[in-house]
Amino acid sequence: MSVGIRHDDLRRRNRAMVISAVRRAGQPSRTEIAATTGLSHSTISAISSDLIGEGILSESKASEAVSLKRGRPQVGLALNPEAAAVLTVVLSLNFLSVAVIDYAGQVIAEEQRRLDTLTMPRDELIGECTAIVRRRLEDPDLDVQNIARIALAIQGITDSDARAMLWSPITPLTNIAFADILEGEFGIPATMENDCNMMAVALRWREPDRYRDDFIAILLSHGIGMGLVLKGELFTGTHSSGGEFGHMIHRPGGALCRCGRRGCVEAYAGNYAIWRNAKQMGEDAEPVADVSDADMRTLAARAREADGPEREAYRKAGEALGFGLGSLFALIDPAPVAMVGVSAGAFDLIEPALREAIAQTAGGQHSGSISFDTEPNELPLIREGCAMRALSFVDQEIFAPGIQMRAGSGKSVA
Amino acid sequence: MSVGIRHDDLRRRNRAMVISAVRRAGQPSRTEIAATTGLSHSTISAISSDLIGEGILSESKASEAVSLKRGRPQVGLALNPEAAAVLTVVLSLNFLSVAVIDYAGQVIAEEQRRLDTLTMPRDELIGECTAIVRRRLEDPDLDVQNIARIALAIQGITDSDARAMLWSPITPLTNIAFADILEGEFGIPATMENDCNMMAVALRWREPDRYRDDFIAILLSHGIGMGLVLKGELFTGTHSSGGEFGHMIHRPGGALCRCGRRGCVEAYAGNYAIWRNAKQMGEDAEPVADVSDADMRTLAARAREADGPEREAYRKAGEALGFGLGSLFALIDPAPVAMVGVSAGAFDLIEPALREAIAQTAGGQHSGSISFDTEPNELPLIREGCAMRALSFVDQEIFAPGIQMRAGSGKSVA
DNA sequence: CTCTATTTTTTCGAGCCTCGAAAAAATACT
DNA sequence: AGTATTTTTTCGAGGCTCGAAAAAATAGAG
Repeated sequence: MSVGIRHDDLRRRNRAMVISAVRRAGQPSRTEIAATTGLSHSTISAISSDLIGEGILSESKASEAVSLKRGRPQVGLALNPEAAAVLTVVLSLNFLSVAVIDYAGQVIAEEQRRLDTLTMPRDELIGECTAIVRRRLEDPDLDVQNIARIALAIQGITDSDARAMLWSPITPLTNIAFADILEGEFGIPATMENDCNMMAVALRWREPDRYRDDFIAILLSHGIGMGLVLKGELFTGTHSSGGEFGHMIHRPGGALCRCGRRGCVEAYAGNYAIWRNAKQMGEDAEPVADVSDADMRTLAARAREADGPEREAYRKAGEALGFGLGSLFALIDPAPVAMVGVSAGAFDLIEPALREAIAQTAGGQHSGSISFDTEPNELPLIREGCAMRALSFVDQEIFAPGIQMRAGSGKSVA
Repeated sequence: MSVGIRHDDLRRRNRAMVISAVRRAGQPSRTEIAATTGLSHSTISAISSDLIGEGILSESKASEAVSLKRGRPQVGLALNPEAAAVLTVVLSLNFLSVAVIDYAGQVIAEEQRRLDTLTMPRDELIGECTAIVRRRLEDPDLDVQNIARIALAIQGITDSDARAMLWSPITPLTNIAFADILEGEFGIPATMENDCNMMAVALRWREPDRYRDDFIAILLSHGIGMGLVLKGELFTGTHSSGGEFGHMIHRPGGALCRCGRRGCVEAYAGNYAIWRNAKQMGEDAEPVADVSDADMRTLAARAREADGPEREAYRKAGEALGFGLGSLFALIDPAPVAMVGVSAGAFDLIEPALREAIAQTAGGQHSGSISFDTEPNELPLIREGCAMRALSFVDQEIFAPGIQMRAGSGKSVA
């Protein structure tokens, strides 16, 4: 802790700054980079010259858009797609998908596969994962031998070191150190990420204006998950991967949750809970294992048609989400929310009760100004988040082969 | 954002590192500082020589504890008490207290005063504050003309810039920009802090082993407040000063809270709520304005004596706190908790129900291992926290007169 | 009392890094 | 073709940290 700054760290960090500026801006000129980083032109010139020499950046000759200004035209710097590549693995319920992404962020190969995650034994599940990765790595059509990083995302709880899955709803298995397994198998550094966290990462890259420093991504799926960005950084718990929004308590002693406890938000707002309420099975009914997306859409359609138990089920979901968000907002103050997943497609049914509930909470003071976006399909987001996360790791590994310190914040609270 | 590191920032930061190492360690030798900061001996020698020359540090000639080792003895570096001083102001219900603290952290003057905050008009409240500060500043017994910073703490919500009180239970007044007022009056930089945050800051200095990177300070007083430290940094909300733990929703539509809403944790666990339940006044009864500490202690005594409504009231408080903590732990994972304030003295009555409740939540998985400390007196903690906060500001202002950047973290989520 | 071993602290030159100013490069306008 | 303008590179200056060596300060041994 509290480590000083060495002289050589300086260059490393400023290199990082330049790379990240290029990744963010697309094709910034040296002048633009100097402006955003606050470093001098000479420094940017020196660093980018190094980076180009090392094949990390390249000058984009694309002299399109004939310069309107006079003077020497700016020459854009771009990430060299061939500098490296990363591999993403997304493991979700009964579905496994991998993609290879080049250093500039383009997908250059992918493969998807259905499998029965709920019943699969440990060896087989791990085997499927390593096999699909191996097929991509050994694909003769692709000569990307330089996969620099693997990011694997899974629904459920991962440890705070991003090494292992601790628990997941997609399998009864627990404690699988996927990151270590993949690293051991392929000798490529790997991380194990939480799916909702990756959604949040992706949203930030997709819409940096809307999702900048503070926002919330909530997965409305069979379970309820959350990815939380606070002060520009992904918020993860102290031990595990992060905010188990779905297991905040909505009603003490209330409806039976998939986790075995009672009254969690998820026990009212998860697909199985909506299903259970819509079918009027009672709050003590054992959660069903899975409800297909199609079934959920049918349910939503019926709820829109008539004021029956289906509509009431969505109302209850909205209420639980609203009070949950209200409590969350009491802690972190209101922030933009993105609702993701199949039930986000039914957000019209959820929103009224949600807003009504949130207005009754401390966090709901500005209830009207809280905005919700919806995105029914979580998979592309998760994969995109994984890709960006892996690429950012590469950005840092390439420029900073040494120890990366937590930005010498050092200063203690006070 | 994403600002690069300049060459001269380097020295500034390493100076900061040295100062903070000295503040933390007490009287470390140059060698010890070199070890903890990771900088070379030469660098530490140069920096500390500068700091001594500027009167910020001083060599502690205190050759006490005759060195047992041979070789040149280490010479301890200490903060020079006369380098600066800070002033703390703590404004709580019907009570105003100020203290002057030297650069080494010793209280060198103080003054306290009772006043009727609940009915006082705006001008008068502000006037009392400025007057008491002025008396300390003009005290002829004290020749500390170099007050470098004022930190003012208040119960309630402050803005995220630490400039103004937005709302407080101790007065019906709102939006008082205390920091600006004091700065304008005395020309000394000032900040407006939340009391519970200061408690957390103080706990971290008092018991760094127990309260290090992640912990929670909860104020059990008339209202329920929280100071939260995550990953070594004080957690504050995006807009306001921070976690309104007391206004997380315990029971939707439940007991009437002082804030006007229903079902907040505070509506079950605040002094007025315990009082209301103990007197069996019903959950809709308007919260009383204040319950004296003595009354609360009497209540607790009665609850210990017999199993009546008083005991039940504490049980309900424990339950609300337990479920609230459970939801909080779902978000941030379990962490050590310090219970502060008069009702922390009745924690024996609260704890059983609290633990029972927390065990029913997702965060309570390791319910047994969560530890609670109690500290019945919040005032000294708040003042201490203010002092440390102000001193830390001075540490930074003295060494880094320029722009202080948020430790060039720059790197975006991903 | 002197000498030696040991530990801390300072000194000094080397190597980097960033910066500002000036030069070079590349284009639009006249 | 020449000038104005903007971007990028070059170059020397000034700072900072580091490692090695020197200096300082003490305990223990004889």
